Amino acid sequence: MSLTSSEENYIKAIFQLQVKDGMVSTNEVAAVLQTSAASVTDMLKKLKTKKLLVYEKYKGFKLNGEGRKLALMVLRKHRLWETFLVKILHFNWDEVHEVAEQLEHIQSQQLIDHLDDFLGNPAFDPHGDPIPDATGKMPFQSQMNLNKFPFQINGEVTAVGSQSPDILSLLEHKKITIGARIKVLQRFAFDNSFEIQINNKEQAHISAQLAEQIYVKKL
Amino acid sequence: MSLTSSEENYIKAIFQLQVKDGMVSTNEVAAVLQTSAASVTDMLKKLKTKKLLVYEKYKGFKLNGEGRKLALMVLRKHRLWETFLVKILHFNWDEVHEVAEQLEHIQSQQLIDHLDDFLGNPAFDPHGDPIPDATGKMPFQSQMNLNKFPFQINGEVTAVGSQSPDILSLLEHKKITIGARIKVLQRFAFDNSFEIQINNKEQAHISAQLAEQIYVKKL
DNA sequence: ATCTTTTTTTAGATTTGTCTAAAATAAAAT
DNA sequence: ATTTTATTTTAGACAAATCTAAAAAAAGAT
Repeated sequence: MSLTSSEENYIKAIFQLQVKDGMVSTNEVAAVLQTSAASVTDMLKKLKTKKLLVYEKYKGFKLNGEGRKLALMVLRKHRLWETFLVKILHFNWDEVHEVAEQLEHIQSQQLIDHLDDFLGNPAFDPHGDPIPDATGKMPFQSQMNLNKFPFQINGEVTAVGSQSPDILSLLEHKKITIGARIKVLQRFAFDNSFEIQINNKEQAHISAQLAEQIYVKKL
Repeated sequence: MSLTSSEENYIKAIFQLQVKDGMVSTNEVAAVLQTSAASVTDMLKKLKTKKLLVYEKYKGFKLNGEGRKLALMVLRKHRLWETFLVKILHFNWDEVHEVAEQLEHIQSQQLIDHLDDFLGNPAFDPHGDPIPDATGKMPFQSQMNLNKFPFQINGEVTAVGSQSPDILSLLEHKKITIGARIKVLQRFAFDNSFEIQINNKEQAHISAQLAEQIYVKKL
């Protein structure tokens, strides 16, 4: 089964939405892919005839086994390329997304296998997201959202929920990087914002909205 | 000026044809790109409105300065990726073409710059073809493989690819030494073997395998 | 110089992925 | 339960890149 770039983009988006929501809606996908709802419907019909998702008109949809497997392969390619760009070509981690979006559509199993080996079969990408292996298996990570992280416990930043440059530049400004030490000092009930300490030095004030994008694991 | 993948393919093909022929014909391009003459005409109109080539109906065409510059950038990308695939990912040199055809269309100046640096700014790709630098300048190729050496041109043997005693004794037998004068008289398509003349005297028959080990420069 | 063949271009159709506007359906509100 | 609002789908159009078949132009042959 081979996919066009566009099909790969849709499948990846649907996969990431259904991990959270279970069932996915047309508008959600349109929002993620910055396209119209009508275009999404068109693609859904196409993916249904390719037997990659379960879909009934007006009822929502989700990928089936084959669709999920293909989505994981797209995710694998994307994250391996991001790792390559940051680790090998010394891109900053907030510069890689757009390029990886292009590279992930290169069609060559051999290329991905060799790249994976060259990089040392990494389990996580530079944003801390898990990289599926060649069989589609995701490495487990005991990470949780910063909003749910307990007080006064040492944690390590493992991932960032969004790749948007706006968020990444804000995190950089606050010196919050993958691997940084983090401790929640105080929570303000008024707006669910936090005061946190980073790397046992700097303190920073984090809005609930930003905290939602930060994933942490206990140390 | 940004180009679609298709435009890049046409420009690259035209460039490589015009290096040899000067003026290029519709059918030549169609043959190289495995497409119809009608499609080539369509694209020519498009590239003309983009001011990348000189073209008059039924009169042939060739790239102008801007077109050549862009073609060189495509060639640069292609050859850098081939170098990466062979040197870093350990592809065999005959496996890289198809993948490099895809990779060459990735749009990111930064990516190419970083890749170039990572590879150590190579001057030649694994096939021995020159890699244009960031300004479009081609390194002068003083030596080339005997397999690529033109007919009936005087050359001088500059290097031998392998130091294996088997090869060296065969070369000695045929009186092929570093510094020897050489001229390709005939090529046999059946097995890509050659008839050559050495030092304006002896003639010898050279297998493709042996020719691959011999490097020559024009005189 | 005229006829024949080859090359090139045009005309019109097709595919993929997209769009807008309108219609159909579902969800929410009164 | 009916009306209003939101979501989703359909219908029809468009742009890019391609195709085939036919027409136009150039090149080659007699």
